This record gives sequence, C-alpha cells and structure tokens, in this order.
Amino acid sequence: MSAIRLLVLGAVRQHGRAHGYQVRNDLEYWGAHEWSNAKPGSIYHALKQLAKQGLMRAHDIAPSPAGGPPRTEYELTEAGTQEYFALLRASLSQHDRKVDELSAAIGFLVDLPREEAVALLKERVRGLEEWRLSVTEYYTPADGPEQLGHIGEIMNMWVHAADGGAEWTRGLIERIEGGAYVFAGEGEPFVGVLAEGQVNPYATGEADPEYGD
Amino acid sequence: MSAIRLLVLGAVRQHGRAHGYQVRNDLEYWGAHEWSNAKPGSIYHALKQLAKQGLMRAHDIAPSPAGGPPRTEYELTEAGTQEYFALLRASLSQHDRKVDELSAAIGFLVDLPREEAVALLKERVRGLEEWRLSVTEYYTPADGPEQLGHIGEIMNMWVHAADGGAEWTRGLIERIEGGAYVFAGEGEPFVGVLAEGQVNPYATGEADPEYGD
DNA sequence: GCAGCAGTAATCAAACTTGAATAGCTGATC
DNA sequence: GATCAGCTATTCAAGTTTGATTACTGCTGC
Repeated sequence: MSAIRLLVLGAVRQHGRAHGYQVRNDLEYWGAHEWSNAKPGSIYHALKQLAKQGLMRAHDIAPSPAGGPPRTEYELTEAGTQEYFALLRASLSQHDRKVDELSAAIGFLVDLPREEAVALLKERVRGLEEWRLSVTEYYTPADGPEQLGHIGEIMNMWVHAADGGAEWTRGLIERIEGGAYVFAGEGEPFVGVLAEGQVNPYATGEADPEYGD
Repeated sequence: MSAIRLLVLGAVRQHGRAHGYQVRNDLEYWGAHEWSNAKPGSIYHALKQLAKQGLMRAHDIAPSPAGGPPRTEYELTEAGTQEYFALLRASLSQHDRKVDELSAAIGFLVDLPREEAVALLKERVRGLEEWRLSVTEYYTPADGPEQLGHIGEIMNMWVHAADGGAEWTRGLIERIEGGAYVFAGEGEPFVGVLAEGQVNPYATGEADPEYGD
C-alpha cells in the first residue's frame, strides 16, 4: 500500500489538517484514481492505519457543515512527516517499485530541494541501468538465448521498459536542472490541493486507463 | 487477480493435471515471482477459487511420494479452457491492464494461432495510440499546459509509457510475422513447464525487481 | 542413531482492496 | 410539498494478497 500511503500522507501534509473526503477529492484532482488504487475504501483504511501507527493524529469533528455523517480530521505527526519523506525518497530513487508509487512521488517531487530531487532521480537511472544489465545476463542461458523461445520476449519487454524508463527519467532530470518548476525553499510553493469548496475541474468520473498500478 | 488466474490456468493446462507446488515451481521457472504477485498463498487461493467456480476439477491424492502433506491435483474443465483463452486474448489486446497480465500472456502467446496473435497485438497497438491521444487532450487545460506545473510530468510519463509500449509491441508483431517461434497448429509445441522431478535452473531465490505489477 | 538442514506441500491470520451501501442535507421538479 | 437527484462523508462485507508458519520426509554429518 505504499502508493496510497504516500498519496494520503502527502495530501494531508499539504492541507495541514484534512478529513477523508478532502483527501479523496485531492487524489481525484491529481488523476490518482486513474493510475492507483485510490478508491474511497482504501483511502479511509489508509488514514485509520496511519493513525494507528502513530503517523497521524485523529481529531473527531462535529457533523460537517454541508451534510453527511460526522467527520474525522487528520494531521501528520512528526513521525508521519519523517515517513512521508522517507517514502518519497525511496519511491523516486528505487526503480523496483510499482508504477503508481512513482507517479505519486512525481506529484510530490517539489516538496524536496531541487538538488536532492536530481540526485534521487540520477540514482534511479543508475538502478535502471544496473537492472537492465542483470536481466540480459541472468536470463541468457549458457546454451544461447534461443533456448528460451518466445519466453525471451518477456525479458525483452523488461529491457524495453528499463530503457524507456531511464530515458524518461533523464529527460526529467534535464528539465529540472534547466530550472523548471518551483522546488522547496525557492519561494511560493506550488498549490496542489483543492481549497475547501473549490470544484475539481478534472472530475469527470470516466476514462479509466489504470495503467501499471 | 487476472494475472494469477491466467498464470495458474495456463500452467495447469500445460501439465494436464497439476498440484499447487508444481504450479508454484513453474511460475518460478518463468520468473513470474519477479513480475507478478505469484506467492504461494496467492497460487493456492487461485486454485481453490477456480475450482469453486467450476473452471477446475480437484482430485484429492494420497500423501506425496516425496514428503510433505497430502496434496490436491487440479485439471481444467471445458469452462476453464474457455476462460483461459478469453483471458489470454483480453490480456494481449487490451492495453489498459496491469503489466503482469501482459507478461503472463506473452508467456502463453504461442497457445494461439499465429495470425490471431498478430491480430490481437495490432489491436493493442491501436488501443495504445488512442489512449495516448486521450491523455494529451484530456489533460491539457484550456489555459495551457503550464497550469499543471510539475504535475504535467505524470502525464508525460504516461505518454512515454504508451509510446514505449506501442514500439515494443510493433517489434514483437514484426518478429512474429517474420516467422519467429512455433505457434498453435505448427507442429511440436514449446515445452514451458518443468517435468516431475526436473530442477529449475533459474531458481535462485534472490533478485526481485517486481517491475510494474 | 539422531540433530539438523533442505526440500516438498499446503494453510493461516492479518493486512489490504473493492464495490456497494448508508445516511444526512440541499436544491430542483412536478 | 413530496420526492428525486445529487453532493457530502463514511462504513462495511466480501474478496485478495502477504509473509509467516506448519507439517512431513529424506539425507548428511558426527
């Protein structure tokens, strides 16, 4: 559940204090329901879990002003902030994680200082190159790759994915080094959450590629 | 659970009759534990589930000849075979499925006639191109793409993935049309499972990229 | 001759995910 | 002015996945 974890931690952190529905809305705003398992059930589960693990503080709040059942607001603890950054760094630098985790991490990329973001992404590229090498070596039987028959196509797909991933990452590094976006400590931070009452311009409720996961 | 479903159906089908541990071993032989959630628990669960749904017949067998608790052998029913091919076709042609499903499907690709495999893969390419278009259109706000800030990088990643996936698929189509591999109805089929007692030359128990899923 | 390790085979509790259901309020429609 | 649709907000049961654990056998060294 690291992707959900990262998303929920990041969303609550940006609000300072948020309830489940707010988080759910942010994630939809980010398109997260399309590339991750960010369904209501999972979000509420994650919030409870994180609270149980001491990463969030829960505050019971009176019934909402606009109808619905009474709601609970959450707030990161110090440990929660630590966990957030640890997860963010790991998701960016380690290639052997699910795609939804990377997507989430890209969304929070600017919470880090610029140089650190670049360093982590370079680490990712290194990992991808290493992995590519290990796949081609490990899965080449002693008696030649023909032994594998069409099974070799699976490895070929991995290699292709590794190359594509590395290429994309290099492009991103270039843009960041070129001065794109506003990172931590560089002034007015990027506003990535919906204010109370603001409508989500991207909420359509359709189109569900669910690529990767 | 479609990936596990496909893997288990395909493995049992190739054996004719197989017990859980045999399936588990085949999946490891294929490297499936590296790119799918093919853990023992999931495999046994899938077998039971498939049996419950009438896609497999279960046979209780006396305690194994080589130690361990009594085992159960499974065998595809007619409905199971139908389901297997339906799943295989869907996994190959639909781009909006998880990567592990595609990996599994590639492993079983040669269970289909050559022309059908090509047709399904072409369908996949069409879907990827369409999806690429929808991503670039849908996530370009009226007031220009800069509005999205670094969030646009997530969409960029998708587009990159779509392009890479389409390119890889086209390459595969080319190789198949060029006569590579032995498909259904073309003589001696490819042997993709371990015979009883044969050791798995790829079983190392380490290296776990877990790419995609 | 037996302690311990490696291999065979399967199960279980706990955690996680899914999709649907619930429940209250507002505004529109007939 | 009843009721229906739609939004706010959360919970729940059922299904799936995970990681550990169990249980049994054969071999190996001492």
